[in-house]
Amino acid sequence: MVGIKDVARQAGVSVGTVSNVINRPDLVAEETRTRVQSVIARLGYVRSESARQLRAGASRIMALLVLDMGNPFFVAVASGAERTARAAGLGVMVCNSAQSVSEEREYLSLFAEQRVRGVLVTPADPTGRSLDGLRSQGIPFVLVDRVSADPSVCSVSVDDVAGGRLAVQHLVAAGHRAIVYVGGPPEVTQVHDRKAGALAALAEAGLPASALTEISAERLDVAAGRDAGSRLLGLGHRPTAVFCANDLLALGVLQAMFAARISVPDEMAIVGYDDIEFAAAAAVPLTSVRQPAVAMGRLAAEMLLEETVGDPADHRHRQTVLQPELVVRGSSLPGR
Amino acid sequence: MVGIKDVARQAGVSVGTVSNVINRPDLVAEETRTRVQSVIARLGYVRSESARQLRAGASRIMALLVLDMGNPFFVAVASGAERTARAAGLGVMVCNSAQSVSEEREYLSLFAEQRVRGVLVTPADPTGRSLDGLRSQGIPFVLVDRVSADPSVCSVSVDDVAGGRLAVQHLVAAGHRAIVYVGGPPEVTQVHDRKAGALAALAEAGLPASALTEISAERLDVAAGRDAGSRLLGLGHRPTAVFCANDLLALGVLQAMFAARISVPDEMAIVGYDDIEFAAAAAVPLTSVRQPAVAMGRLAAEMLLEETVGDPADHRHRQTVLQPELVVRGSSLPGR
DNA sequence: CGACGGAGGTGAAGCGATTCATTCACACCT
DNA sequence: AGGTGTGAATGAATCGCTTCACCTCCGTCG
Repeated sequence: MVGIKDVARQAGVSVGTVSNVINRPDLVAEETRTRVQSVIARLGYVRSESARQLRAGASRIMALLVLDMGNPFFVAVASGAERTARAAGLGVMVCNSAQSVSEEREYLSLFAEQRVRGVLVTPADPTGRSLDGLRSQGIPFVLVDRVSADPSVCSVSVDDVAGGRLAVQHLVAAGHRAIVYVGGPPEVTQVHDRKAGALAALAEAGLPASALTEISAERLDVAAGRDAGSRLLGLGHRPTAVFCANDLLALGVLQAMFAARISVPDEMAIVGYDDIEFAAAAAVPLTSVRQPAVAMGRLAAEMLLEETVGDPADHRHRQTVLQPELVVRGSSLPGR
Repeated sequence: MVGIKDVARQAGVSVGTVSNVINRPDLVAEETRTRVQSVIARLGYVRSESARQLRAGASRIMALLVLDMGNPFFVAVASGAERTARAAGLGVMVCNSAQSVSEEREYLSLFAEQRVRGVLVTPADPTGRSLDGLRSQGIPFVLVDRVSADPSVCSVSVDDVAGGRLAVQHLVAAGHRAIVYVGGPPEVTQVHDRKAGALAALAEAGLPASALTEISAERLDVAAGRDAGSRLLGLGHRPTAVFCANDLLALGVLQAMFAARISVPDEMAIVGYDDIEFAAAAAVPLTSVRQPAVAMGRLAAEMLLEETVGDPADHRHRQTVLQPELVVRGSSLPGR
């Protein structure tokens, strides 16, 4: 494997000069520079990041740890973060905790060993204890799609209460009075907040909280949604509308309705959450609460870059909360 | 930042001993070992991968470069590869070339600088020239979902000709005689091979090649499929069946049919390719050619591990070709 | 009693880059 | 002529770890 010394020898200069050619080319005389560069090309020299990093103390990689790569929402977050990081010259390592606290721990300690420049993370561990390792190593991190109680922790999230409210306001305005909320594991903040928003919307409309029934799905994926859909049909008093904690669940519910030959939206309106690409692509296009996923990834990465690249002194920790937006489509528009 | 020397000092041993405690604990006396371990815990020491790696010469990371993270097919490949690599103690860096040759180049040179242990890649560059960098650095790689003409290049792929044949055999058996193939950019091997399979099926059934019309989509995503769907409806002689080069296109076509109030499958049968999760979840569940995506990721990672971890001498380069499988669902089953 | 061996530890050499104080050559000024 | 300033290049120190040759005890055996 060819190293900087080989290049120096071949070019008849010192290693310091080769390093300068690579990192501060303006310090090197034109003639020497081109000579060295041609030797680099000829030998196919590739500098070793590990050596560089050892001296520098920190790597040029930003880590992104998401809850579920099977959810296109997180894929969108990742793409926003990635574009931003790469524009700043950092590589991105995308990892998937699959909602498992132990996977999360493993990844975070891997990141610490790698001395990554910073971490974007949607924590699986509700206690937030997993992040202590990063803290004690002095590795900056930004929470994505989650707010911390601690004001010294940066975060970018979307107002889930507002989102839940938007969804149910829409259903109430369309005349629905018996609505089901398909939620998930209650320790997931999002699931909780979206329901709170739904209840708030009912209250504001002067409707009783009993107008909303909750069905809790095992996980937040399509299969669980299908299951919730059939449970929903078994309810004594069949509702006329469903609001789902995410689009994967909503797609599952939609499929269950189709299997039971229940017309959507005429007999059952459905509203999802996230507005993933497949929501619009469903054969009954799904009304959904759009989260600015790409923007969230971008903002989080920008925040991290600010803390990590710029002068840490002039970085103010902050919590950014974005607003969701209702996208109305066929699944909640009767009479079309 | 606390280093191995701090630990050594605090524990009253030499750095060599601390290193042994971490890497070969059986060489250290019980008492010393526990003492060192407790100091490590107390100081919150985290070893530096870059230093370790600098000595070792290679990192403990496997890279995976896919064509499109927005396609759940690749997400599945990634999850298979990841599980395998992590079981072997390697971290995985998943990156997305987004079909761009220049992005691909950038990532590959990033990998080379990182001295990653190996690379799994679905190349975007049809010339295969992008991989020369890895070759000259001696970084092993395995092609995923692609076969190389060069027998010294490992690969894991699925027989796309067989897949195309399965799809069209199925449609022909159901009586379809006017079939549209929705393909994509012709330089994509998969698109080409699947069509070749389709034509082979027609020939075997004694039907003329003219029974298959091709519509070429700009890209391989849902929006392009929607577009292809409406173009399809504008054809003079309307076909009775569509075979799409992937499920994203098929979902788009399905949506176009729905918008035009054309019944699927009665007026138009649809067959997709990949069998992504959203295929089964579509309101008209999609018949699709299933690719063993997770297995492909797993096999590719195993192949790479064999070359990279074991003795390279007893590694035989090989090309594994898996067989696809037809999954019949509602979108091609009339009379239900 | 001295040689031997094994267990437990030590400490210095290196991995491949970056960086910085230093040296060198040369032109310019007084 | 001597001093000075400048642009260019040098080479040694350093980052944090692993590894390996070597050292020290101490019990055992011939």
